[in-house]
Amino acid sequence: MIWTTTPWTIPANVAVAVNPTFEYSKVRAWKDGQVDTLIMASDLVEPVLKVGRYKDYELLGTLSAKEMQELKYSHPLLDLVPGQKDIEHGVYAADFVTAENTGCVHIAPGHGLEDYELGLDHHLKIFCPVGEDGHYTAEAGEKYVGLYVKEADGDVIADLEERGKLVAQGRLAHRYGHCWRCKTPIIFIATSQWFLRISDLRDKMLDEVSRVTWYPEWAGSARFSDWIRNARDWCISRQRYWGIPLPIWTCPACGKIEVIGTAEELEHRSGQKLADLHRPDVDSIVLDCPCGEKMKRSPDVFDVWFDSAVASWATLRFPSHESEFNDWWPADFITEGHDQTRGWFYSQLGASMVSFGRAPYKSVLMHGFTLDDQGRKMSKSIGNIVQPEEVVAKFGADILRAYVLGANAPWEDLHFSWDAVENTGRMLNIFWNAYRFALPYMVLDNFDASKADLSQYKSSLRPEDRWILSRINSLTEAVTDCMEQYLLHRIIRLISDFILEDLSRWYIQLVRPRTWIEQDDPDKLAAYATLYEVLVKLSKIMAPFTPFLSETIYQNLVRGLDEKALPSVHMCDWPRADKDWIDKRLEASMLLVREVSEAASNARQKGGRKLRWPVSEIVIAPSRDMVDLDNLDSVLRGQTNSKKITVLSPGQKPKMDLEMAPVHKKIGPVFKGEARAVVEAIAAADPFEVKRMFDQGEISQREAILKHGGKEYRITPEMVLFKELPPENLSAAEFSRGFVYVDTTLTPELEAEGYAREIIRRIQDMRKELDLRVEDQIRAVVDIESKPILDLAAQKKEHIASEVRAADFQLGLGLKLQGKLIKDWDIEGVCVRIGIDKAA
RNA sequence: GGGCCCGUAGCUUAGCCAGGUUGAGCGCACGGCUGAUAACCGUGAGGUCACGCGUUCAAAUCGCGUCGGGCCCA
Repeated sequence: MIWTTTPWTIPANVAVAVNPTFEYSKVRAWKDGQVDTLIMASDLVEPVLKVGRYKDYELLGTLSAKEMQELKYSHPLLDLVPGQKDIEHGVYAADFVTAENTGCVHIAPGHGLEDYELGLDHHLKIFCPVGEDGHYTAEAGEKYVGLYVKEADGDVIADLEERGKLVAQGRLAHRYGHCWRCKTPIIFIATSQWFLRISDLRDKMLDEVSRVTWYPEWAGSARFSDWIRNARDWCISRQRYWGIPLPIWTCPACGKIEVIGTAEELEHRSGQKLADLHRPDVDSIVLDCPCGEKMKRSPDVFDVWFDSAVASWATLRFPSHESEFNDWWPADFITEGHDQTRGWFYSQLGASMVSFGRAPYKSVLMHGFTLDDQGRKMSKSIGNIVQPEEVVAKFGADILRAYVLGANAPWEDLHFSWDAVENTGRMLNIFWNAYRFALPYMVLDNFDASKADLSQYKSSLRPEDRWILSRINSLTEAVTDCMEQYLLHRIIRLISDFILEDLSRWYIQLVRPRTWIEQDDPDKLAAYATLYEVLVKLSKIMAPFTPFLSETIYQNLVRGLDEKALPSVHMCDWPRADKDWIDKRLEASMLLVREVSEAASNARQKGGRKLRWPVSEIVIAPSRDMVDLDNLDSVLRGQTNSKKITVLSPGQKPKMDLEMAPVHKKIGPVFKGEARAVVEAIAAADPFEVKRMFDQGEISQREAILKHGGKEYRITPEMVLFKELPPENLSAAEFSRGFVYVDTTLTPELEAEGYAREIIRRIQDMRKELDLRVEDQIRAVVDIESKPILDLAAQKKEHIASEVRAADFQLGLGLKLQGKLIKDWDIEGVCVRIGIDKAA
């Protein structure tokens, strides 16, 4: 008993396969007055008979797989298929037979690879009564000839039933190959084809694969090697019209085969001039066979994979040109998607092994696919396709490129996310702003090539300048390292971290005040030169990832200053890390300063003191290790807006407030009726004084004497609980090495500065609103309705006027406001009215 | 059915090769800064590292199995 999902192949059945390890049973079974004798795998008797709707059965005996192989049978449609008459039908062992269905598999070597190979092993007839058009041939008999096979299933089933050979039929869903283009089902038929005997090269190919560097490693060692181990001979012929014609001529009389190597050879051999080597011209060329007959070309064309297989040397014009081949082949690097394991990676290797006995590439990066944000394949029917052009139109090519390279490891599938693209855009926009930041100042100061040379400012560099120069060179080193390992995603992250953390959020904030210095001060020029050096190096590092952005910056910063510079950033050498600038200790110190600065912001927030208001002191209290600010004190003072930084020794703390609470459980039993009074005495006492008394006594008799309500009480240490609290003026926050305390005590001087900054900030905002240029002078009137606040602000009048570039500046109470723009502001609950105008 | 890869916060992900406190961005809530301004910063909430079993003093990480997704093969 056999089972199949393709009844149309039954006319081509020549054998049955059984598993050599199974036991088979012969049974007699009954249904509706019908009695059948059936053979199937013993383990499957019950389910099979149930499907066949048999009511009952008896076991007639068992057969081993070996005994099964001695059986012969006659074809169920013998009377309909004349081609079957000469075939002897037998049973054969095959490992691929599983304990499913009946455990006996229908074998048609003309309609499937496994069946074909079994047929070859046992010298079975490769019977294929189906033509290339998918219709039965005359060999299938008068009943079937001309029928399209996929429409013949019903006829075959009916014919089996008519002859009492059908046990059961039904419908089930299963996977079946279809043409990806026209969607018609694939018909398997045995045909004559041309093959490259690649299977002989398997071991040598595996050797070569292990010599290639794969990214990731498993792409070669696991996936590709596994594919090669199972590689079959390569069928290189296709029955198509378009394509490269096979240059094979055969003689129908004597069977001689001739393969032509070049167009010249073919012209010489055929005696014809050839205009076109493609079909149909080439089909008409016949060659003289030594046997006297005419040789004809095999009508096939090459498998297109054969074209791509020779790409590595075809692009070098080998074999007609040898020198380029000798210089460049094999390729250093190729990259393709993971579907190309069986495609390009393989076809190139195969062709190259046959031609040169070695792999045509030294390294291969196998990349992933772009899927939708849920990890599903993009497809028209789901409607989740994102076109690259759409991303380019919305965000630009650089953003798309940087996103794709940075989103995940190259060999992993990318889950496309619009949000993530936007985020990449935001990062690059910050870089763009960082680049643009210094430009107006540089233009104002006539920055030119003579000022761009960093070496002349070495003595004027501040610690923060040395720090960012160290960072950009460390970055260059790290990026180069990742580049060599093809870890492209890490590079984007390194660059992104540098742009956001080091350049934008830190260095530019530090350098800002220096750009406002009016004269050609070395301090300012050193900052420009540093920034210039960083931006130029960064544009070179980023060139492979953001080619357009990098080029724009290069053209302006480099070519703009020096016409003799290389015409494009993409022609520059890859930047080398300048190790002399790298100072890891300074980098670590700056990291610490940033941590302290963040902790200080945190503490300010808790203490309700915003950054515009200066504080008198910040205290760093490390818990274990010494903290060394490494000459970065001024940076820290500036960024935390504090007057003084104090670093304590490890373990030391600022002076704390002490809180003392009574322990009733200990006081009660000792003082009994007086306990209440003792608790009051404790509440009234000074905790520092009590602690001092305890600390003075011997360990065995430590006590404190409290005077309260005209009485004295002697209490012992266990009767109170001390708790250290930062005093009200100190606000604390934790950082990695301990605590940072911010002293939020206000003094008139600090308040004056705070109000001054509040006023400056608002005038700057109004300048912006009037769209004034940085260098424009203004006239300003500031009316403050509170006398005490006015007095504070008045102390800083000159400072305010210079910061906002006011040529004419009035500050007072009850002033008449004038100017193009007048606004009312609320500063800490006080109404401040400001009027400004561009100075004449 | 087989081989290989992937699964970590609502979303996108780092860490996994070489075991030692899961780290970021987006979004959300609150606060702050600002002559880079159609930006930016801080704080907070948010995690059974798909699930199960094992190895180990210790597992997101190593091993086995299950489930879900991707590629290839049958």
